[in-house]
Amino acid sequence: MESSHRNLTQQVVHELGRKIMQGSYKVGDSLPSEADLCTQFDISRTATREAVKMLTAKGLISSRPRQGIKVVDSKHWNLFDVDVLNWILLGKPDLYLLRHFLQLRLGIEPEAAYLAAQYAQEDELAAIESALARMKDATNGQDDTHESDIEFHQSVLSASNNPFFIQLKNFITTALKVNIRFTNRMIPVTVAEYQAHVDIFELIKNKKPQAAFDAAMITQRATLAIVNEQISVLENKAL
Amino acid sequence: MESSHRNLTQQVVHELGRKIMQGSYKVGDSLPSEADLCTQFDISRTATREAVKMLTAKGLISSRPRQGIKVVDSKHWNLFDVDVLNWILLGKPDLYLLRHFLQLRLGIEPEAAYLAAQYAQEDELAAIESALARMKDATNGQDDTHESDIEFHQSVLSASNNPFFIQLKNFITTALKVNIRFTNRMIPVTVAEYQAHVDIFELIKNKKPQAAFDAAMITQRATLAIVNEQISVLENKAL
DNA sequence: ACAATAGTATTTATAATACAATTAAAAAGG
DNA sequence: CCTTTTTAATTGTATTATAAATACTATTGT
Repeated sequence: MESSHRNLTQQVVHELGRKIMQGSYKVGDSLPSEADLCTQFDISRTATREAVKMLTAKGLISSRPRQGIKVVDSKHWNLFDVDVLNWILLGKPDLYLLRHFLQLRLGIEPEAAYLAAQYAQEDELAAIESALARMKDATNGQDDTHESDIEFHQSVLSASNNPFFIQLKNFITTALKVNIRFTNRMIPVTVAEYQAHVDIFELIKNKKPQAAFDAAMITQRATLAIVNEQISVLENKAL
Repeated sequence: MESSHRNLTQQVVHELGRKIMQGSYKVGDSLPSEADLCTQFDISRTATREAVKMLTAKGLISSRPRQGIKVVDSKHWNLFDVDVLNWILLGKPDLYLLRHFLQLRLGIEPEAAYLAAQYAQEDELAAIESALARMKDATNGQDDTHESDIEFHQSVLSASNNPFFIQLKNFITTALKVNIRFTNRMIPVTVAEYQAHVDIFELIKNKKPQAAFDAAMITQRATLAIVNEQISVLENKAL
């Protein structure tokens, strides 16, 4: 158990949040009442209620007298909350979820590259370059394959100098982790992948927004096309 | 006071959340201790603590023994939370914030149009068309000018059939409301604006993803260019 | 039989109090 | 001066009591 170092409320938030995002409690379902949660977790009402309030704040549940605690419609879920994203990851992401992640990455990342090319400071460029160096090492098996990839994408978002894009680092990180689940996690970063990232960096560094946008867009449309293909194959098999 | 119909915890959440997002409490600042908040709001510790937990869940504050309650770095704020967005709106949005909103809209909305062209169902197309009808009435002064505009953009996001884009309806809505602050809110929707929306709808309906993407992108890059121009003027004046 | 009303029971909302755990800062010791 | 210990401030947790909200039930009048 790694949960013991967190306080009671946080443990319950994590446990219930995980179950909701995994579908153990479905939309519209009632969770156990406060009293039942107290006995199930063997904690006081104080801790229970605070956990319920935190999950309410993240848009997962509602809690009203006589009605009890219910999972609300998924359109209310704060899907960009770092905890919610981690709970999604703890579930069993399928190809459709991967597609949803890629579709939004396609919206965010090319534009982030565009903005980075316009607004990146020296230190932000250096951060991207440092991630690239780690990626190069990874092609030789000298560094973690996927961590450096995540670092690259995060540093581009940071370089956008836009707080909304920066907040989406959580989202992109989770998206990449889901992606890793569907590729073989042992496969090292290929030289071609590395080169694609270098190209985007060079365009950002040389302040070519539209070209950086296009480069990022082309790479990601290709990735999405592969996933769409895989889904097609899967759906045709099912017939 | 419209706060009286909400429960105590929610009132405190709203009050403190508003103050944090407006900058009354700055990053790194300490909020009053639990005990002080109890006396200030004249409520019990229960209500106070639950409010603190909700704000913690939204990433605005941290709360630790002896250290007290502090506003955490803005990179942790859940900027896509509907409450947080409303608190931003209650602040005094400036041109830079408007630019940040527009920059992300530029990432999201063209891609949403692309997806809508791929995946929209009949009823979702009908919803977009209904919003367009309201916009047309608005050009004649027969319907609310900006509500119908918001409805159009929301219905395109819904038609993307991607839960992440759908969750971003809150963000887009707030972005549009900020935009309205900077245009004259009395100006009706122009025929040209209406026509641009119709064009996008037609491309979605006729399943032309790339064309819908391009149309949305061109419109929004133009809007962003105007804001960039306004900021330039402002910054040159300041010299 | 039906509708309006009133009553009841369930569940969350709020309050008050007590004690435990954490930890920053002060005090003590070398 | 540095290290250790103590202290005190603050949040964490538990318990109990009462209030408020509301879904459900029973009653009443027509």
